Amino acid sequence: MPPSAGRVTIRDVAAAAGVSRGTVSRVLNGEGYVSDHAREAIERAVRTVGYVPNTAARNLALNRSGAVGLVVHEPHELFLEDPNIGAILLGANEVLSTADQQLVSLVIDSERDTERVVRYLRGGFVDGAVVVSAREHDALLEAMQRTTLPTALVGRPPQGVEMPWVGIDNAGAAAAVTQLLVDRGRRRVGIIAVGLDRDSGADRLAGFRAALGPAFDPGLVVERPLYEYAAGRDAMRELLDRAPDVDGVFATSDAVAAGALEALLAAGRRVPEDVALVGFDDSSWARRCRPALTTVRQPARDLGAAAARLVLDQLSGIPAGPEGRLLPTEVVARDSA
Amino acid sequence: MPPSAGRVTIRDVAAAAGVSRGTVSRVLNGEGYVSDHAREAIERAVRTVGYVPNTAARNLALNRSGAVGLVVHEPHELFLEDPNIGAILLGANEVLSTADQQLVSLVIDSERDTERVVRYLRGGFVDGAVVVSAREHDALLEAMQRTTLPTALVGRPPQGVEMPWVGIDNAGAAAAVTQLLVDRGRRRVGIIAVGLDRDSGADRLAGFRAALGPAFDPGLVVERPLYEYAAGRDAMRELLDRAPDVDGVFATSDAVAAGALEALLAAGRRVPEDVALVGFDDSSWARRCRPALTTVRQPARDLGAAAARLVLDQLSGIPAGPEGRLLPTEVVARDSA
DNA sequence: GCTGGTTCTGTGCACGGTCACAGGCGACCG
DNA sequence: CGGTCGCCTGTGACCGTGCACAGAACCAGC
Repeated sequence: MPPSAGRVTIRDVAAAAGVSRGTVSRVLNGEGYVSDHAREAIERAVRTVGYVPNTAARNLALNRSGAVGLVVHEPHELFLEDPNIGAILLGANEVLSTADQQLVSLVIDSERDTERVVRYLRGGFVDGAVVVSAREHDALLEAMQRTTLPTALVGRPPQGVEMPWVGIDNAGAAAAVTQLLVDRGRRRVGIIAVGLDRDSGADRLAGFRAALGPAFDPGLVVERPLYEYAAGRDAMRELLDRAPDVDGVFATSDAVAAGALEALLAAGRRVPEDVALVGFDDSSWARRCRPALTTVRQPARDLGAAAARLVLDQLSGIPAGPEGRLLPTEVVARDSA
Repeated sequence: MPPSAGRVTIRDVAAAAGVSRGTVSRVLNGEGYVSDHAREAIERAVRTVGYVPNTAARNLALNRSGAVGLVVHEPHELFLEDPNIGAILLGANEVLSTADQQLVSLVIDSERDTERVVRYLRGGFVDGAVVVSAREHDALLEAMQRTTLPTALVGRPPQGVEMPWVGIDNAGAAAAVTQLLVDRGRRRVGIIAVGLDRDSGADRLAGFRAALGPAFDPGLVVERPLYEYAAGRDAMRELLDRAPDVDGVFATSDAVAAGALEALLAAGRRVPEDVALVGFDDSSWARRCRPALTTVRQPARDLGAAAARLVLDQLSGIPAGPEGRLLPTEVVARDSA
């Protein structure tokens, strides 16, 4: 019984103002015919008795909640490090805020979390949901698909899942930044590919491969599950072992690129003279590194905003098709390539 | 009407199982006497009709919500950069998760947000709240104080606000790390003090001052509102201008210290030989810098967990006094001092 | 004064659950 | 065989709100 024991209800307001519940309800929702006299009395009564509407009851009556969930499916470490997620959250918050919808963000950190989050989402707590960083065979998405809850994804959904989404052209952006390495005259170009269990990781590898064409060498591909600094460092060491003549590297996230940079410098390679290095994300890592990283900027904030709009559209009856929308990316040329 | 139009209710389950609502309710809540026959029929019916409990209705009847809010009051840029907030969130999520409570995090980014968040918190959506990074004269806290909602703060509350809280001994930790500079033989020790509008910032400055005692020189204090990389860089330039003979610097956050480091190196100072530098937080900045930063580790994750426990205690009827609890910090000696 | 329209207000029901209470039913006992 | 007790089940009230409907009050027109 968290709210105060004797909760103030619309009845108390009605009694204090000397009117009926219905009239109070009309005033609170600003509709229908209400006399000025009654309106003023009610507004005064609301203040004096300290009335706060009970949203649970309101939800029940209206069958809505006034809230939209943002589900982040990401292990601890990455949630902390990944700047994109924060930006997505803020972009979504901005849009929902103007629609007077409350953003509630839910972190999935284990299987038990998934189940509880699904229960939460389907339990009438939210009117819609934005799902970030879903991956292949995602239990959450499978559960969401069996719901009519208006949902939007950030990132391309896995095969077989049909939901509205916004994302970036990961393959195209990866190809563009790979092409930059080629244009700089690099002939032995490797990749540190991370997060292959989701669309972004897989697409970046595909774009890299497409850009190199026949010059693509599977021996220069190093895979890692997580996009972390340490993973980048270790992967770069492995790549140098395997192919000491490597002269260009695409690390598919800035944190990974920063780790790779450390390994390169430690191995006595000059960057970009001996090895040109590019990252992805344009996070604070990129500006912080010495040399500063050439990378790809993705409009994370806009992605969050667009996804939120997709949800709001569905709420106002505009159906959203399963076709996705791609936001533009931009290659940011700095010093590392 | 986000959930599907013809929502499956407990009545449908009762009809399908050939029993009454009351019996279904008893089975779902696992209490009272129910025959095995009825239980099995109901469990089967739940699956076949696809029943999901409506939490809004449940809340209304029980006057609870099964959720706890985490309110983060932080401008955009810092929310993205600050590793502590993410760790607090995860610590809280861990504890609440075991109590089967849903953590919902709410970001306050503008005054309009404050109002909506207060409405949300008081509207029966949550059973309790954890508030992070409140500051002096916080409209949110003032509103929360007039509520009986079980609340816990991360960080010492401002003057006049009485709420249970957990935090760290900012003054003591700042004094310890300042003392380390003194022990290294530094005589002209400056500080880049940020976030003075909240307890952490003000206390760190006070601890610094106390540690130096008579050696404290107000001319070596540079203040900045936000704890950002750029702020640290600019502040360090200012400090070097003002006092070229400075030989030790306490930057009250790692991000600020990293910025200060750039400015020092750019000015041709060797670190730590010419100027010893210490930070605060032990964030990824600290390990990433060259030289790696000497800093203070604060148990952000434990802070989140402890605050969540304070809320859960109150929910189970254990009153929490306004006295705070301090978690230990640790000076991490690396290369910068 | 009756009729009809407009403006305003009160009441009952619905939303989807929980819970207290009443009572049925069988077994056991005196 | 009647009473008591334990197990099980159904029913009605209630949580706090929104909404539809009925009807009251007022005014104007004939």
